[in-house]
Amino acid sequence: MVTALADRLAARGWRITPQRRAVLSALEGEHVHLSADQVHAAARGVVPEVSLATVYNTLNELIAMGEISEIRLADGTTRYDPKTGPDHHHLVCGGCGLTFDVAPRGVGGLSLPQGQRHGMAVETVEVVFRGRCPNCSRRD
Amino acid sequence: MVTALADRLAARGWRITPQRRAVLSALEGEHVHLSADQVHAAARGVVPEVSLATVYNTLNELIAMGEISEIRLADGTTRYDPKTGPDHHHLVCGGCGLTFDVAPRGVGGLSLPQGQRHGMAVETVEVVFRGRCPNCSRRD
DNA sequence: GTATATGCAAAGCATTTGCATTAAA
DNA sequence: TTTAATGCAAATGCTTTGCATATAC
Repeated sequence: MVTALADRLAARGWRITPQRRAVLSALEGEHVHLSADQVHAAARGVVPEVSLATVYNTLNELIAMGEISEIRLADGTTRYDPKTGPDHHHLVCGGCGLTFDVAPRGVGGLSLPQGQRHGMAVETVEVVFRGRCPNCSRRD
Repeated sequence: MVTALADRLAARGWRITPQRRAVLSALEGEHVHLSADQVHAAARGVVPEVSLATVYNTLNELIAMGEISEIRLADGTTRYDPKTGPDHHHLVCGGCGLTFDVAPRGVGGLSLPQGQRHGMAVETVEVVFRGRCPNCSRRD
């Protein structure tokens, strides 16, 4: 899988380095959304000398290329999300930031009336459900 | 209006200081969502010696009390939102961060099937529409 | 009078950047 | 060979904190 994505990126002019491959594998290996630090830790498992700076650079390039997306949590940190696409929704724990992808019902019925668009062209809609995960509920 | 809110907070044990009153007036006087710096600037118009630290402290207390809410933008900065309530949605410009409150149609129909809740108790739903404001579109 | 809020300046964090070095193509 | 990617460390920007002083109650 990493290979397929790497090839796709190479076709777009990317130089494939061990570091980038490590970052890609970190993103594909996990199911939850990862912080930059977590991506760094995972990438180090493959290529011990990857620097955090390279991880950030790579993540930002992937975002710019539309291959991953970022979610800003309420605590100010960022999570990076391997999946991509126009309609992509989340369930976030307000306690620990744990984040899941979800496919809610009724999204298709959402719309913003012209009168409320303030002259803006609406490009995407994101729905965020917030709550507390079992772990954090227990700690309340 | 500031008085009413101030009274409400006083009833909850808040000490009403000129600085806090200034922060409250800054939040109520504007229609758009403000950054901490913008709140600071506005508050200074009333009480010139308010410090940024006090503005942050006050904003965080207001958040904890549920009187305002915060929105983290894609660029990592935070906007503070005077209005409050369970169903509170936004329209955000991806170019400059300009943010509006909106009341979309179809929100009532949104739901997260049990199977996708990962054991979490869902407390709130937020819908974010993203696009580009007329100014930023012009710059593309 | 007493507990709390303030301002200042310093500390913290996550993220970005400059630059010399290294390596992919 | 040439251009781009890397690592390091320093810089950045927003936000928080410690502490002595001032002030609301």
